[in-house]
Amino acid sequence: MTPNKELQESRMRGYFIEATREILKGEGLKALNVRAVAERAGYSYATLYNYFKDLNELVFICVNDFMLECESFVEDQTRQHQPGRQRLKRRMIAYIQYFTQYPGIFELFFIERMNSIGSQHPTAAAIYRFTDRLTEADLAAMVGESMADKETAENIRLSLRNAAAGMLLFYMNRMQPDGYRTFMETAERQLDFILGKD
Amino acid sequence: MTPNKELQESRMRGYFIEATREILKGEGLKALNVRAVAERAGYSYATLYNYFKDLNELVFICVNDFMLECESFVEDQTRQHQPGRQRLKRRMIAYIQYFTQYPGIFELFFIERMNSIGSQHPTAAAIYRFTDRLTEADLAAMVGESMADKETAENIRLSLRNAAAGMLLFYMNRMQPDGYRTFMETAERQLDFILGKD
DNA sequence: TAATATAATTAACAATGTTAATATTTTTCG
DNA sequence: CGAAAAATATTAACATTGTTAATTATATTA
Repeated sequence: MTPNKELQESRMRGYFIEATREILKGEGLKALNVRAVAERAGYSYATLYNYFKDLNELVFICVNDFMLECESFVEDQTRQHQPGRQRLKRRMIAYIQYFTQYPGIFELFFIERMNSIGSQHPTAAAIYRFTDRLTEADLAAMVGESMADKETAENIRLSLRNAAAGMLLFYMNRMQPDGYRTFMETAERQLDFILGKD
Repeated sequence: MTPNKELQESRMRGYFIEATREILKGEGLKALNVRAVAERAGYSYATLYNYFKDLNELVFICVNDFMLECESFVEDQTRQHQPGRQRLKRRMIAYIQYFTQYPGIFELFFIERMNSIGSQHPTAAAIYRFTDRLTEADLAAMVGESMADKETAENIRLSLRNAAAGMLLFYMNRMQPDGYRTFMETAERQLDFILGKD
């Protein structure tokens, strides 16, 4: 019987990745450290280094999974709508809500330094373009029904990305505005302004 | 002779604050630690704790000074303009440039966790409202010459704040877009869209 | 089944923030 | 002035964390 090294290694990596995700979603980024991850994975902390360059690499590997999860959440929240302005707004709100629900994931996407992998890593680009992906169909629909020309759609795309990141940054990291209610009201206002008051 | 304790203490605090500012502007936040600050201040690292609750408190005390410096920079860059749309745009560009020049200051304002003081501290609010302060006169001018009504001005204010923070976050922390030139072009485009193409 | 390769663990180190214990300086006041 | 008391500063020490080195255990091979 020839052992499947591939499979074994990929399982081992999976245990550490899974542990990392759990901690990020639960206790958050502050609670994430090699020892905590390894313990939850059921191995010693040094073993982690046989499968990942370092903790930083490991933590950014989780980004993809969280993007998928966030995307599902956004889908769920907007199933009933047709692509277009209204759905676009709802989708951006869902995107924002996802991160407020999981501060640790917000920190991972936007705050945590990318050491090992360098910020020019595909992961950085994926984070940057994530809202584009979420809003693609709606922007296309808006262009389709001549609600916006191509250039405007591009500007909206850009504005949604920046505004969402900025709002989340202030709210999650600086508690501004200072309550969830107020924050979400401001967010709606911001989105309405970007999308036009139609 | 009765010694002026007030003055002595305020000088001591000043030495540490000055050292902290130098490190932040120079080597950046990553290089900032108790021992480095104390050495530059000319004291032992434990002495710092006689004047500040902890390093986190000390570092956020610098925010005010940097805001003043940034404001001066913005003034310098826009002296020749009259208050109004064009100057507003220039001022936001200057604001953005200031932070790209000093990554450590960007991290202090937007990234660094506020531990000791809690995010509801006045400092957090000051950071949040900083762009409001910088753009106040121009927005007033635009309302004055009926270029925008009050509600639009308020929406612009909000949008500038969020867009600037978002763009800086992506550029400084995720290297997106991936060169300074491209970044500044995108920023101009974003600002033009928010301010209207007039 | 012994030798070798592989993988996992414990030990160790460096960096950092913080506090405790000690030393030094300054102030007070007989 | 000069000792006692108060204040301030310094060094030692500790805890946490990331990472690597040394060691042990496990699996593979011949």
